[in-house]
Amino acid sequence: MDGQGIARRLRAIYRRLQARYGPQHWWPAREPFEVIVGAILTQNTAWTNVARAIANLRAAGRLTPTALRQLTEPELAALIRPCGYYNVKARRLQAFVKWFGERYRNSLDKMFARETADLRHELLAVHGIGEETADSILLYAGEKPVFVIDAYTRRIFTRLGLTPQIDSYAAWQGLFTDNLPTDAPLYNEYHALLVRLGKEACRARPRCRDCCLNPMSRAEKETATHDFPCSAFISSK
DNA sequence: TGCCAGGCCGGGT
DNA sequence: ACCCGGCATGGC
Repeated sequence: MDGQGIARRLRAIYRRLQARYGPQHWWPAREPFEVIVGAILTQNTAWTNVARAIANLRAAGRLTPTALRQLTEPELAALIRPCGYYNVKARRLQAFVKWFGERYRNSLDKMFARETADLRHELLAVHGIGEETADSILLYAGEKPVFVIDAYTRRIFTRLGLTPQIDSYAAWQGLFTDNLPTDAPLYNEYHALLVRLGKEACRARPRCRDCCLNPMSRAEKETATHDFPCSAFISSK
C-alpha cells in the first residue's frame, strides 16, 4: 500500500473510532504534573489501580515535585502501593522529581520550552522513563505533536494488517507521523481512542461479527458468534 | 483460579 | 544488538 493509501486508511479508522466512542478528554488528570506522575505509575498497569495510587498521593498532599522529594522511598512506595510494582515505581518517581528539580527548578514551562526532540532525549536519560512514557509526557503534559505507541496500538494495527516494515517503536511511530498531519490534538485523541478500544475489547474466540474497523470476509462472519467488541482487536501476546 | 493490565531496567547471551 | 526475568496490585 502506498503512502496515500495508508493515510486514507488511518483517517478512516480514526473516524470510525470517533463515531463509536466520541471525545475521550485525555489525559485523565487535573494538571500536567499529575499527567507525568500517572505516566510513570501506569507502566504495565491497569489505570484503576493507578487512580487509587494518585488519590493516595493527593490525599497526602504529595502531588507536587517538592512534596514528593521530601518522602523517603519506602514512604512513597507505601502511598502508591495499589498500582503495583511500588518499589520500582517509587524509585522511578523519585528519579524524575530529582532530575526535574535540578534541571528545570520544578518548572514545567521551562521544561516544555525546550526543543521537543532535545527534551525527549533528556527524558529518556532519566531512570524509569522509556519511549512510551517520554512520549506520553510530551503529548499529554506538554501538548507536543508526538504520537504515543503502546501495546494496544501495536495489537490493534497488527490485527488490522497495518504494520511498519520493522517492528520497532520508531517505525511504529513513523507509521502514524508519516501519514497524518503533525497535530497534537489529533495525536491525543487518536491514541486515547485506541486505548479505549483496547480496554473494551474482550478476548473471546471465535471473532465477533460486525467489526467496525476491518470488514470480515463472508466465511469469517459465518463463524462469528457475537458482536463487537471482541478478540478482533486483542490477540494474545 | 489464572491471566492480564496504557513498560522499563539490568544482566546474560 | 537482542532476549528475558523481575517487578505486584486489583479486576474479571
